[in-house]
Amino acid sequence: MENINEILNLDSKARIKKVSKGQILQRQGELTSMAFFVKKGLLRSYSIDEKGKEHIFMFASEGWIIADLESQEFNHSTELFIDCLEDSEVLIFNRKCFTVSELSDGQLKKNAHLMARRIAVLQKRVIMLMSASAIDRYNYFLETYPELPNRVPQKMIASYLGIMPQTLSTIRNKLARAK
Amino acid sequence: MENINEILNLDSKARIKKVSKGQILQRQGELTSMAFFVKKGLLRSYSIDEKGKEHIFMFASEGWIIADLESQEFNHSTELFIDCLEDSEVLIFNRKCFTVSELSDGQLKKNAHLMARRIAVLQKRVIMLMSASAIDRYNYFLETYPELPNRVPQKMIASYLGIMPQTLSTIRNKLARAK
DNA sequence: TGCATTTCTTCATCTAGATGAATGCATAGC
DNA sequence: GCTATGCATTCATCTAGATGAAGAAATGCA
Repeated sequence: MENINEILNLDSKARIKKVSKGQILQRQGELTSMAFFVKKGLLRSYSIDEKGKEHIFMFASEGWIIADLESQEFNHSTELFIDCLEDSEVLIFNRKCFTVSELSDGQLKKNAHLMARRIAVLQKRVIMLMSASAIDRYNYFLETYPELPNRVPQKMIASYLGIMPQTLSTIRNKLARAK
Repeated sequence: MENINEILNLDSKARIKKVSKGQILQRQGELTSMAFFVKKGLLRSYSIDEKGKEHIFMFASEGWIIADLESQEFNHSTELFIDCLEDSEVLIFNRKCFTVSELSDGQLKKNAHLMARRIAVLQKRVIMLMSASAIDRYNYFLETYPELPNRVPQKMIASYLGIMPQTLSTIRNKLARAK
């Protein structure tokens, strides 16, 4: 499923779209079954809580797929916004492509791995959020996504880590002094 | 895959085992590709951090599958312990059953849904951990797993929520007074 | 049944990180 | 090039939840 042509074959309605920085592809509360393959650029998904605070759930750069599987699996409206952090090219397709019976064995297997991988990342993230301090989470983030700090404003990294921008600033200061 | 017979068909080596409370089925650091279907009873998976503190990743009661997909997907050793909270009956099978090519279309599709559901639960959990207070997390836990509080000691619930047992005790006290 | 071990509760501290405000920087739009 | 808006930093304060200790309750085991 990493391959654009495969997706295009499966979903005849799939189309490549240029989206520019700041554009919102999906809003909280919508009913949707769209998934987005990032050909070029950078997207993110995030929720907004009752206090109006943003919480970034994930970033998706080249080669990633981003979608709200949660709402789609349970058929309720989306909890996640998806928007665009850089001018991007995105392949928009129906996420049913993941389960639909037209898929070949090979594709189904590939999907299983993609999903297992997603579960793996989330498992790690849950354990991190439960056990690690802000500074450890930031270090882990740097190791795991070394290119992102250059592409994403710090307040968004903070949001992804579950801390305040001020706290991240202090942490970075501390780390810089440390060496 | 919810069905025991299906699993038995797929993995001829799969076997049902009676395990008693306290027994450890899998240890951190092991290389394994086992998965456990809970026929009766209650299991949990958890990690232990450098400070020796336990963090419960999930509970699995009747009908659930529990395994460390994370390590298996990336072929490194397990981060999770899996042990037994009640005398249980468990079906032990090779987790390759999830991806192996002998699976029928129907089974593959069912698996895709199982995995999507797991992702959904984890997505929710990550958003919770990032945005909700201890008291909100506890309330959500009660709604989502109404039977568990009667079967699981409080210190384990606290561990699952990512808070200290003392904090949970205080929260329960507050909630009891509130009504 | 009785003793030992674990679990739960309560309380008095402590601390990581949140909050809010002030200041200097950068970037974007005109 | 100039102003406006948003971003990053620093600091002073506050607070949710951690930590540790000690007693009460529950559970397990001989």
